[in-house]
Amino acid sequence: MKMAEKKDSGPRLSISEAMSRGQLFAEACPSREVLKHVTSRWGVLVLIALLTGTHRFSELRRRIGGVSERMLAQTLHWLEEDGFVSRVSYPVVPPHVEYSLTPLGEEVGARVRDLADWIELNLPRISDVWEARKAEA
Amino acid sequence: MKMAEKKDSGPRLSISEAMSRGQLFAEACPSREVLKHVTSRWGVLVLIALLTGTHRFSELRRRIGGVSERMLAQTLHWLEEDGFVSRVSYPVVPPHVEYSLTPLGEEVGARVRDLADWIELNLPRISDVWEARKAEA
DNA sequence: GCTCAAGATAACTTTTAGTAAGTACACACA
DNA sequence: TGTGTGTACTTACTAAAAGTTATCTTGAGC
Repeated sequence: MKMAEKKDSGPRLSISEAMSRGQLFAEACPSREVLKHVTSRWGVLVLIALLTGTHRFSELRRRIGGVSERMLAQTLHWLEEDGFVSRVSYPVVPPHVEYSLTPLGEEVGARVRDLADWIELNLPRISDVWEARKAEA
Repeated sequence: MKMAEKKDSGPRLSISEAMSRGQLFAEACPSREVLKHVTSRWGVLVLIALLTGTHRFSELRRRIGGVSERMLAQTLHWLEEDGFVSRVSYPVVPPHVEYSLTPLGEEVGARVRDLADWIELNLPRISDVWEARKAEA
C-alpha cells in the first residue's frame, strides 16, 4: 500500500475542470456512495418500479424478478437514507408499509430510467457485437 | 416447511406490460448483464473518463482514483465485449494500448454522465437529508 | 546483467451479495 | 383449540464478487 508519489499520482485537473466535471474521480467523493446505491443491481430496478407509483414491500418483491427479501430491504433502506424513497408504515397486523419516491427520487429515477431504456432499446445492437465476436473466435 | 412450498415462478407480466416496460424486471433479461457492466462501480467512471477522449491504461488508472489494475482491466474488458469500448494495441515495448469509446459507447456514456452529473449537482440536497436524519436521531 | 516501464494475469484475502430460516401478530378455517 | 396464511422484516450462514499482492514479458537505459 505504498502511495509514495502523492503529488504526482492525482488527476491533473485544473480548478475549472474539476468544477465542471465534479469530484467523482476523487476516491473520497461522497457522490460515489450515492452512485453506488442508485446504480446498484436492485437500486436501479426499485427506482424504476417506484416511478410508476407507490408500492408495498411484497409488491416490489414480486415485481422485481430475482430479488431476495434481504437485498430488497437493504436497497430500500439505502434509498430512503439518501432521500430518494419515502417509507410509510401503518401500525396494523399484518404489517402494511408503503414505499414511494420523493421529488428527489423522481428526478434521479428519471435519469436511471433513461439509461435503462437506452440499454433495452439498443440491446439488439449490443448482441450483434456479441455475435460478431463469437463468429470471429 | 412453514414457508410456502410453491417456488416463485417469476413475475406475472402480460405481453403488453412486458413490451411497454421492457424485460428488465424479468430475472433472465440479458439487459441486466449490460446494465451491470455499465453501472458497475468502475464502469461508470471509465465511461465518463473516455467521453473526454482516448486514454491509455495507466492514464485511466491515474485518473480514476482508487481503482486497482485488476478491476480496471476487468471493467475495460466487459465494456469492450459489450461494444462500448474500442481497444487498440500497438506492438511495442513497453506495451502501448489505447482505449476509446465506440459510437455505441458514446451514446450510453452520455446517459451515464447525465446521471452522474445530476448526483454531483444535487449532492447538497442529498447531504441535507443525511444531516436532517442525524439531527433527529 | 540489472533495473525500469506498461499492460496483463494468477494466487490469495476481504468484502459483499444471496440463501434459508426465524419472528410477531391477526385473521380464516376446521 | 389448533393449524395455516400473509406481511415486513431480521439474523446466521454460505457462495460469489471485489480488492490486494506478486509475477510475467521484453526491449531500453544505466
